[in-house]
Amino acid sequence: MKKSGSYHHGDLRSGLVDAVRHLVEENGPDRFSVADACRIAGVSTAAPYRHFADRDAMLMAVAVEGIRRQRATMEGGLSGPGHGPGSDAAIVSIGMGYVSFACAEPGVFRLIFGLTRTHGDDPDMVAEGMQTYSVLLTQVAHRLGKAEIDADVRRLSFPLWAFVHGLSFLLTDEKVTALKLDVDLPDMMAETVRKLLAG
Amino acid sequence: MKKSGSYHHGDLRSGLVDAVRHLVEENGPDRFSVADACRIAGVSTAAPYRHFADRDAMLMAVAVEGIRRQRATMEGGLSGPGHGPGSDAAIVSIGMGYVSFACAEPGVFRLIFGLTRTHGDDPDMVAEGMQTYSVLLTQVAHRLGKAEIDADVRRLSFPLWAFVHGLSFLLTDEKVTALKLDVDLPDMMAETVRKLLAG
DNA sequence: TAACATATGTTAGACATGCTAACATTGACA
DNA sequence: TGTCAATGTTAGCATGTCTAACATATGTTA
Repeated sequence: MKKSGSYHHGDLRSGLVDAVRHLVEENGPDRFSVADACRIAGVSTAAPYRHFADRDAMLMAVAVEGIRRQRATMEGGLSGPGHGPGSDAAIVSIGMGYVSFACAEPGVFRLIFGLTRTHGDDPDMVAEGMQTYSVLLTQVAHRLGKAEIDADVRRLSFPLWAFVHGLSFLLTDEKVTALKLDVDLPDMMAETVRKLLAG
Repeated sequence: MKKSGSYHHGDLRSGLVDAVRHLVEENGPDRFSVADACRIAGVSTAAPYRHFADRDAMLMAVAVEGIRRQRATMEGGLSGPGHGPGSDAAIVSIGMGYVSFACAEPGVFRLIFGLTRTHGDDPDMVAEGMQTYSVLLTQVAHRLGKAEIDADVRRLSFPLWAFVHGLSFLLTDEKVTALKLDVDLPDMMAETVRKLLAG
């Protein structure tokens, strides 16, 4: 990896990605500066431009890598016992994974979903988003006994996504947590998913 | 208001707030620069600091004013016919107001809820957030026949908030709208609220 | 192994931005 | 009318993004 004292870094790209992720978590996705990342990685402020087009590209790299990690977290609970395809437990565990990621890495979560620009026109980002949503869509399709993801599947899935998405923002929002809402997360998740899947 | 050609602006503070709101909507809450706002308002880049402590304070002013406008939008539908206190229709209309505001002013919505910093420690912001949430809490209390907002009211309300909150983000997220999810918003809102309020 | 090409780093600098200090202008009021 | 507080301006510092020109390492080929 890092070759101390040598002119070349060894693996600056991934060193920078680590630094950016750390900074985004530390200071928030706004407030990120390339110069900070350079200080952490121990290189000059011009070095990143050999690996990234610009500041936005650095953030985008962390966002894409983050959305993949979120998907992994969501899929992580699917293998447990009692989590048959399309079961309540399976769908609840996907939701818990989604929210857990947001709570574990609120900075990265907000980098992915909180800001406005830069993402909509990036095909990688759109594709990753779709693939993550598909984890839920697939389970809901199973539940409905459908071989394909059709309009019924989508109609049932979208409110579930909206719910866990909003929950993730609320639980990681300083001015909301300041209200001391004290929710029992697993309970509320299970209850809400059950209601939304009903009828 | 503006006294053209004169040394003093007349009402620079509100002129700047307008400029900031416009820019936040145009470029997103990140990407906002004080210098841009000054160009729009037609003053030097030092002028704002007579009215705001710093850049964050300018954004905060727009955020606070925005959250009030969102609350007004939520309350706007409550007076309609068939919207008795605690009725499904009343609660649906609150939700529609919440989401409508986000769709009408996505930049401001993300300024309020999308970024990380600056809000949690501001008592104004926390108070405004609570007051907005109370619009929902009050209706739900009516529905449950409770005189006070107790744990039951909160348990039922929070998932509703999470749902409309997440919905607002998804509907204003470029990489999500790129997926062409085509949802019938009023239908889905009514259906989901009905499910979440059920037994 | 020597010579070259490519990848990857550095320094210097152009330009934008946030913010402060010192100064200028205006309006309000004694 | 003279003074003061409010509110604007210009000048300038510190920092940040990004580019251009140069330096060094790495790998390939004769």
